[in-house]
Amino acid sequence: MLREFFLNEVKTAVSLLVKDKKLGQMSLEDNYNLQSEIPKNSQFGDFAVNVSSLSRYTKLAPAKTAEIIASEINKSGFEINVTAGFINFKISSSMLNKIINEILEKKLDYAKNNVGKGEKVILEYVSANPTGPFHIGHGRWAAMGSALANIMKYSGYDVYQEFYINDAGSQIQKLGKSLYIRILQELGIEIDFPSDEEEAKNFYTGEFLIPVAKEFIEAEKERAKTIKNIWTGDFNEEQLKYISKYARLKMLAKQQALLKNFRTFFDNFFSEITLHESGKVENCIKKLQELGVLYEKDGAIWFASSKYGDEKDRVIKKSDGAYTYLTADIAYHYDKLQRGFTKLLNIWGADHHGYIPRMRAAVEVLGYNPDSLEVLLGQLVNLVINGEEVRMGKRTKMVTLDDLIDEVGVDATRYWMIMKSIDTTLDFDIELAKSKTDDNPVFYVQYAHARACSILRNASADKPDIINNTIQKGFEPDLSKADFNLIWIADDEKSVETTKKLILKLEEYKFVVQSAAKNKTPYLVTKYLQELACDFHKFYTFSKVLVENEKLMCARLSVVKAVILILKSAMNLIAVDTPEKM
RNA sequence: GCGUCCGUAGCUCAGCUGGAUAGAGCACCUGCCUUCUAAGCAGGGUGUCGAGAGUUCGAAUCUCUCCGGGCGUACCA
Repeated sequence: MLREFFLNEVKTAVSLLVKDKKLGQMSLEDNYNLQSEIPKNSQFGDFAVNVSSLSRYTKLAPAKTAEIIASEINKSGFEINVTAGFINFKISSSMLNKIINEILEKKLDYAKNNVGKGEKVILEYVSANPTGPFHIGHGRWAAMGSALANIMKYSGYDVYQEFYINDAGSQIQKLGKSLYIRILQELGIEIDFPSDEEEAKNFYTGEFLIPVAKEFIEAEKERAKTIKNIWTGDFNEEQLKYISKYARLKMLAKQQALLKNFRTFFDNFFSEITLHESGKVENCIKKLQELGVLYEKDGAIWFASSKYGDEKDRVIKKSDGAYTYLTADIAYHYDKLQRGFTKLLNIWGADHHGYIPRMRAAVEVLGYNPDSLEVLLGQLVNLVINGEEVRMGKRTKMVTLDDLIDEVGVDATRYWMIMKSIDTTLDFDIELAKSKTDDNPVFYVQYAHARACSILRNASADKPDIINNTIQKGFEPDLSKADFNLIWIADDEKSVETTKKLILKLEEYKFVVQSAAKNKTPYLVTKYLQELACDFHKFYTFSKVLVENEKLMCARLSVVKAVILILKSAMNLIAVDTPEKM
């Protein structure tokens, strides 16, 4: 990574100078922190390190400090100039050529790295109730989570993706009853959900269960007949149990199918029911009891979480004998820890943020570092239709993730969901995401890729000896026939400038991937893709690739090939397609 | 009330471990296709960085107060 390289040049120089007491009054004990950056204005250079902050130790003016450090650096392969407190580096064309060679050699693995150091991470996300279709917010977690998992794996984390199925609570009963009613309706019985608003809250009154009821009757003809015959105006316990299970498994299957279609792949779907049946919940409570953090009050059992940073204590076992959602979730996180994961990474909706302190408390009490729990809080998604924000409420018909994907496609949906920082409320503008014009960033990036592919296609048709399109070598330029120096001695200044910028941008991919992985910010990848596509389009405008001079042509073809590889690698990370033709 | 996220160009957002004239996309205007895909490129301007105070040689960035908006504040999940 060139950023790191130049930073190390400076750090090495500083260490040497300090050791010889040549850097003002700075001493070995002084704890300094430097960073390298890409100057906003490229006339300063290609990379820069600002050493102004060292002035507090050197007791010299920033410019003087920079001067001394710069004179200590051994320049090979780059130039240095000093302005104010900045040490600016300008890299040589041979370093640029090396970048292209490295990309063509490592291909999609160019930016693979090991900042994760094999850390065992369990990433839990989406984790919806199997009680209905996904809403668009689930889509955000699915897109973000799957992209993050890809990025982190690429960066050396050992990531295990898990979906916690919330299938044990009272909501399953509610789902079963609702399907029961829908089935009866389909069988021609006069019945409807309660008209009283309060009572209706015990049912899922949405229409999504109507097709499920139809499927049920089709698949379970005999049972349907029985259900109809024994209907007395009350739910039959045995039938309700059966229907509840049917509904639960059906909804889950639908969710799983959708996730797959949305390129979100989990290593495991963890059912809350199994947590109860295996006795893990009981065990966890026993453990908490032994640790002396539980007590009884008002007929309920409480967890003294307020002693561990929570604002108040929480109920573990309700006075009616049932466990709370939290209880099972503590047991679930305990299970994750016992499975050997050292980092529990969760994506939760912002509406769950109050939940973090109590879960941290639980992790701490159970004898683990509370920091092993890391929650990425996702702000919610608003749908914008025709410029109007659509609130998801009782009156408006819910727009499901299915609907959205049907409307705008998987690529655009994923891209838009990942594009913005997770900290900002996302306005998902359907019209914009659907548009096939320049206001749509997905197409801008895909177009760059298709355009680049088109050049290679044309080249291999005309010059098969320079660029090869056999199965083993997919549009691979023959590097031995390229002369990269021709790129840099072209008379066209714009061509040289935009090519250089493009290659530096390709190299930046390494830094972007690592930042996105470390900071858990997949949107950096989409931002980068935008910039890379832009730099490629500029290169395309100012540098004709298919020129007479075959050595120059081959050099430029290599640049194009490198762009395709990096675009593809980055798009793979966020799981968005890169069509070769558009 | 308390907790939390957000408030930067007309719109959507980057930048926030303090540092070189505050950036990008869209929208708007003007040019550029007999030449590798015009879903493209070139040029054009815009900011009391929500307000105020503080820390600092230096603040969009850190601290405090206030204002505005989202979310939460259950023996629901």
